[in-house]
Amino acid sequence: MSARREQILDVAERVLEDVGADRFGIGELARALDIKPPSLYKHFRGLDAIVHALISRGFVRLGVALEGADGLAGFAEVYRAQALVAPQLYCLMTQHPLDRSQLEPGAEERAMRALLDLFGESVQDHPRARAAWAFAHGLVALEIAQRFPPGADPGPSWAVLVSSLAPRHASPAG
Amino acid sequence: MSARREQILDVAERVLEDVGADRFGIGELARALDIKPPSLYKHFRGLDAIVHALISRGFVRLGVALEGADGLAGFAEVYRAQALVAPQLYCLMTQHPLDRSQLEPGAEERAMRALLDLFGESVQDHPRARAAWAFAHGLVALEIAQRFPPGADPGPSWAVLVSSLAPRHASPAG
DNA sequence: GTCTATATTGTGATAGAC
DNA sequence: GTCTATCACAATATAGAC
Repeated sequence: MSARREQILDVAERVLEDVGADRFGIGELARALDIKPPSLYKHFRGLDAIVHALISRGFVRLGVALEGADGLAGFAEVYRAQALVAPQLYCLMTQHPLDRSQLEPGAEERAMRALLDLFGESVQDHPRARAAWAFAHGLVALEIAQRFPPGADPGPSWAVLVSSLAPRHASPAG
Repeated sequence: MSARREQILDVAERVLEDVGADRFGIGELARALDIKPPSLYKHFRGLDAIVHALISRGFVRLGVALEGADGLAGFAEVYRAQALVAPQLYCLMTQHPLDRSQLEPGAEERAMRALLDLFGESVQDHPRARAAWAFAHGLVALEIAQRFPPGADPGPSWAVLVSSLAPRHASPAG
């Protein structure tokens, strides 16, 4: 990937957070880069390609961050922090069905792998990992969508996640 | 509210589910109603008004359903069922910050009240109710966005919600 | 790698006749 | 309550010069 492409994606992510997902587009991005819209097509096939490049970067970044998390409390803290660093990108990553053919190969897998590793991947099915993921996702999603009262601290609800999902008896991993 | 308005909203909800939130618009709705786009402006001020009328109906419907729910398992079952009856509407209701000035007065409150009632509203703050809501929201949101493997049954993850959030000692309500 | 010029399409919305 | 006609934009994208 060329340096210019990376540079464009850096600006694109900032623009995405500034204007929101529905106003994000070729025009807004070109303006922020101080170039004309057609110039972008020399670097990306189109808007979809730019969006999916952003999503891919988001998954890799999340995966790397989760790889450094320790335990359930660490997972909660890292997941929330990562989501809130770039909430609009997080929404792009999670709100719609993914067109995986346009993603960087392995990007989504890296995040999912890190997630499953935190909860023990040896089981055939992953209901507990999925539940923890959904719990965390719900908390950030509602926070980003501003569904908790203006002054309310989401901290206690995250504490509920940690305490309620903590293993109560040492349960065999496999 | 006129009968025609209700009729239009019924069709609008069906169209919304058929074409998705981003393709839903005045044109699509008019086509489904077999009238011309300008005719819609005799019934609603514009697209925003239609969307917010749909959201208001969704909140009332969810509130009514939750009022009939019993216990944590009932909450889980009713919440999921309601969300999946109209997933696109559910996304509209939850994904973006709400412009409450355009909602039917009391609509959102009815759903929130029913939710809090299920978890005991007497406490000053509501971290447990919020946590349960977020958990359920995360599960449906990921299911709607197709983030669980194609054949995977979300049921076990819902069971994790019910069992993990169930009060373990009879905890005083206040 | 950037530009100008243009094509194409789509959108919500208004005025005013019937 | 519906129509025709029209507006006002805004969007992605392409061709081809520099």
